[in-house]
Amino acid sequence: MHPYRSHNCGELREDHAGETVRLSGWIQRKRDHGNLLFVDLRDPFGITQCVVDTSSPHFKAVEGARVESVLTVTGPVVKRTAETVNEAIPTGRIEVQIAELVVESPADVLPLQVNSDEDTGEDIRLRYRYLDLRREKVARNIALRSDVISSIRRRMIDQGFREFQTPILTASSPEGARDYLVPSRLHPGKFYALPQAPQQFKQLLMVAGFDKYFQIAPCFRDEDARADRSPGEFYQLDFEMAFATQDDVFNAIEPVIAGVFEEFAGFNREAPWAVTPTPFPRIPYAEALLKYGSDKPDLRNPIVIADVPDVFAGSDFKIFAGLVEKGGTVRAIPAPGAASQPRSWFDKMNDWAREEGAPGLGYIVLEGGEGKGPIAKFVAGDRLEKLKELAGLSDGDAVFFSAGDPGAAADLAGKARTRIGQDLGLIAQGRYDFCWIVDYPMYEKDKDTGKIEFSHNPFSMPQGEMEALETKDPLDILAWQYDIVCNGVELSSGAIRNHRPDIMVKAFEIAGYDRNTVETEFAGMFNAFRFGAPPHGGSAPGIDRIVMLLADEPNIREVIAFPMNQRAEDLMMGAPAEVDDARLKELHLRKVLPPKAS
RNA sequence: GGGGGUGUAGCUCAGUUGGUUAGAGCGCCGGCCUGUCACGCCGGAGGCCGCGGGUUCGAGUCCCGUCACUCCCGCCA
Repeated sequence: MHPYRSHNCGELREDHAGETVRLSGWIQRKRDHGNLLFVDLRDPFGITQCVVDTSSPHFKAVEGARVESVLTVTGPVVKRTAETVNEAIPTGRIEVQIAELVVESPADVLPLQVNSDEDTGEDIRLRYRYLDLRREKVARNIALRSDVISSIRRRMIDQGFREFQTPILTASSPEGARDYLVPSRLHPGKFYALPQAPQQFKQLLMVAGFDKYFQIAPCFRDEDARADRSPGEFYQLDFEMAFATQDDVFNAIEPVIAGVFEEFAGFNREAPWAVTPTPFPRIPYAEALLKYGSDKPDLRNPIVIADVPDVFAGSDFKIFAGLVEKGGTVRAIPAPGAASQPRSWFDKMNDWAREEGAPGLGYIVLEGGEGKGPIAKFVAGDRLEKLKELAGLSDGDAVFFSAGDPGAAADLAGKARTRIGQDLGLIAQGRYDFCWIVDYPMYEKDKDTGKIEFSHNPFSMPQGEMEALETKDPLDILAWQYDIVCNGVELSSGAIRNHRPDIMVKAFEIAGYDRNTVETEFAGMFNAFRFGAPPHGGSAPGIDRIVMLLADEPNIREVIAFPMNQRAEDLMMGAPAEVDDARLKELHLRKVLPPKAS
């Protein structure tokens, strides 16, 4: 017989009765009756009850083993009597009588309880992650992650993509986030950087002639954490396609994303989950800002914002009328059915808006065919009719207003839309609502300096290419750039790339960089494009976020096996750590400055 | 870098307007128990109330500072 197991802890049934089996696993729980002792033995496949009494020479050893000790037990499978069957577990009709026992590894007193769903402090969970990972919920999430990645690989390969590896030790990129730097031993004073994304390499693979690339790519960025953003490192489904239009990219990746969500939606849940059918809706960036107040709209929220400056232009509501006259606008955020809310609810919304830094959030309640509320008297007759039409309001609804310059008005309106949707319970459950946000502006004006700069990715192809750059107002130029958004979560950003050196120089010139900057800072790619580059494009959906959505977890640490804490420390391994002077010297580095001095 | 929340037993938490010996559940140790499955019953150990300072006759509780964890803003092409 195998030294550790003939079966796993989840597979024994009544038909096995009479067989002698060997199981190995962890003690999930013990029930000690003094002269009779039950052990629930757990492995990743299930739990089997093992039993021993004082007639056995192993009784004392089992009694002395604490929960989470690892045992190998050997003995006959015995049918349980009718009264002692446990229908709650698949192995509940049998038990294993312990005839032989090996305590493979005794467990000390635990710093956290494995057999309980009880919340435990984040630092303890991370310090003892290997114990935390034994708990059912996290274990399921990590297994899901593995399954999702396998599924993605299979689907990408089926779509004709090939997986490639790109360097981890590479060069610093002057754009974007802070780099992690690695000192070079052979080159004093020089540093490698860890890639923020394999962006340049994948484009170079296109130049090299590989038609469709993908990689489950580790990416490194030295930026602060958020609940949905792990510090330091994360994974992307990085992919790129040659001779591809934006539609080609969408058509290639939509079935992969939709397929993965259809395959794993409903994980851990009873109710079926709906996934947006392909093709996903495509919403221009400008329209998203207007209707949802955000470029990552949660489409489960039915509220649609309306632009209603004319309702207030020239009205007696001087604050809004004045703003509109000065080029500002007013956005109406419908609150369906909110007329029945008490006055205090509207006051609460107003307080919330003040906390967000807005002067307030005006509102009108529609009741009995007329408008009510503090500012209703300014919006009567034709103005009210116009408002109802534009914002799609009917009796019993309320409507809030966000006023100011278009950017600020849209931003507050978007936050109010989310807040109202949540407060009124309007966010649909059990759905993954996908959309593409397309037609991003190529440039934007810096709020403080007024300078023209790249609004997102400087390497995307402007729509209209060279002609647009030469003839249009930079702020009117759109880029072939797109994001996938699901339930208000940005999953990826991508673009059709700018593969033409002349257009690249011109694009950077508009943002205030001279030719020399482009040639030296992006030398690898710029040079490559001089030798025959195919038009190409791609995207890079975030793996961690996909798994987060599928596992319905609000925190990204719940879907990463060994995550760092918020301050980018690995409490289990003790990273980052100081190194001794000898190792610094080898790297041509002197002792670090004390924190105060730097 | 800034703001909010939290910090009491190994773990999760309670602790009244400041009041005498700081509690509970789980876990741990000991005892009893041969059909439990969150087994039950009895007993016990275990606390710098994050740390430092202050107010007070008296501080887990109030004030100031500081540290840790966490959420958010900045940041994340």
